[in-house]
Amino acid sequence: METARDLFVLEGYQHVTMRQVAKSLGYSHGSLYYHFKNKAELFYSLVVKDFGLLNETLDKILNEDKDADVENKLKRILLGYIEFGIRHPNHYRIMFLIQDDDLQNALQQEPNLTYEKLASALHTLCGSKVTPMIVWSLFLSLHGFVAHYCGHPEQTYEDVKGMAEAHVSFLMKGLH
Amino acid sequence: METARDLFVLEGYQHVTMRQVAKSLGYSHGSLYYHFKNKAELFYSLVVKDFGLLNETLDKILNEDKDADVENKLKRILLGYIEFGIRHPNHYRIMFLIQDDDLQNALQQEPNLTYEKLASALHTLCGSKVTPMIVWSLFLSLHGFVAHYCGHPEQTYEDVKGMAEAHVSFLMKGLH
DNA sequence: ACTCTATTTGAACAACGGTCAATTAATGGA
DNA sequence: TCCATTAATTGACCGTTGTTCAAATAGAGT
Repeated sequence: METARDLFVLEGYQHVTMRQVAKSLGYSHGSLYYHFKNKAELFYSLVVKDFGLLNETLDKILNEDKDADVENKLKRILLGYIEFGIRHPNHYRIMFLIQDDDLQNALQQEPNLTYEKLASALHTLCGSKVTPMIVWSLFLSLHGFVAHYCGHPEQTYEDVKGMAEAHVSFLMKGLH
Repeated sequence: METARDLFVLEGYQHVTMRQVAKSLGYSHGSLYYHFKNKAELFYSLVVKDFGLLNETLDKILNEDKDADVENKLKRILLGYIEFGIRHPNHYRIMFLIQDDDLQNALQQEPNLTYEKLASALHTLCGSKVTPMIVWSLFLSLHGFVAHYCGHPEQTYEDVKGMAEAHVSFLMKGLH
């Protein structure tokens, strides 16, 4: 899985072949199918594991500085989501963007869980001031930012950080 | 191209094979390569052509009722973008979502032109009240909505119309 | 009829994901 | 140590894909 991840992070789901992974390991490509049902399941298991980092990040922000400025925390939550997506474009693509039947079957409801995590964070921070509809809009707007820059992975998070902050500021204006 | 479009609208870029298109036409698959450099170029030319509909829609909204309520027009522009994307998910995917080297080469700057169209419409309506950064955020937020529902094409525009209106309302709150 | 170009054909290629019978390695008990 | 059972690996094989290309055919103009 580590070998697969290295290739995957570098080249993306579509470009990495099972034969490549096997060759990097010094194994035959047939052996991979003894451990994983298919290509989708191999990379899916990677992505789910690594998405734990996003959950951790969101939790960390929520739990530190219990009485800190809510606005600031909210901003960091939203920016945290964007940063994770842009720093792991191939992971994000598998989770939310790639259209593939095997992948859809493997993913099941993992994307939903990620959304629920973000939604509950927003609810914790803002209480009932934000309706479910607004949370959904907020998520889709963050998603749009990440989805776009996932298609331009030559731009690092540092490159787009300013834009991300402006985007988040824009979105937060819709919360009042 | 019409034959290709019918298949393409129904099944999407990845699922339509050159052999399928040729068979539907009663031709051999090799002949397609006399007219189009590759698969990407064939479907790209389709999509660019059909995207003209979006431009027309935006122009139509801009030009009718010269003195109508700006807020209302703006709302219809943003909704128009969403509606086009959701009614033509496969077109939208090719233009903005699919990751494919041949496709990227074929697309060149067509996606940019679509964005410019929307941006200039917003600028015409709102003047200098909206900064380029806000226009960009607005676009990315619309994009997020469309991108998400492009992954769930079983939902028609009618199904998500209410959500789209709520999303647009949310975004417009960020303009004041 | 002949020539030149436009078009079509289908075999061939390389690469892919995936399958599977055969083989080899590892394990644990007698 | 031997053996039986399981775990793991192999590589040939399949069907499908996008793409190429020499050869065949069709069409148009002279």
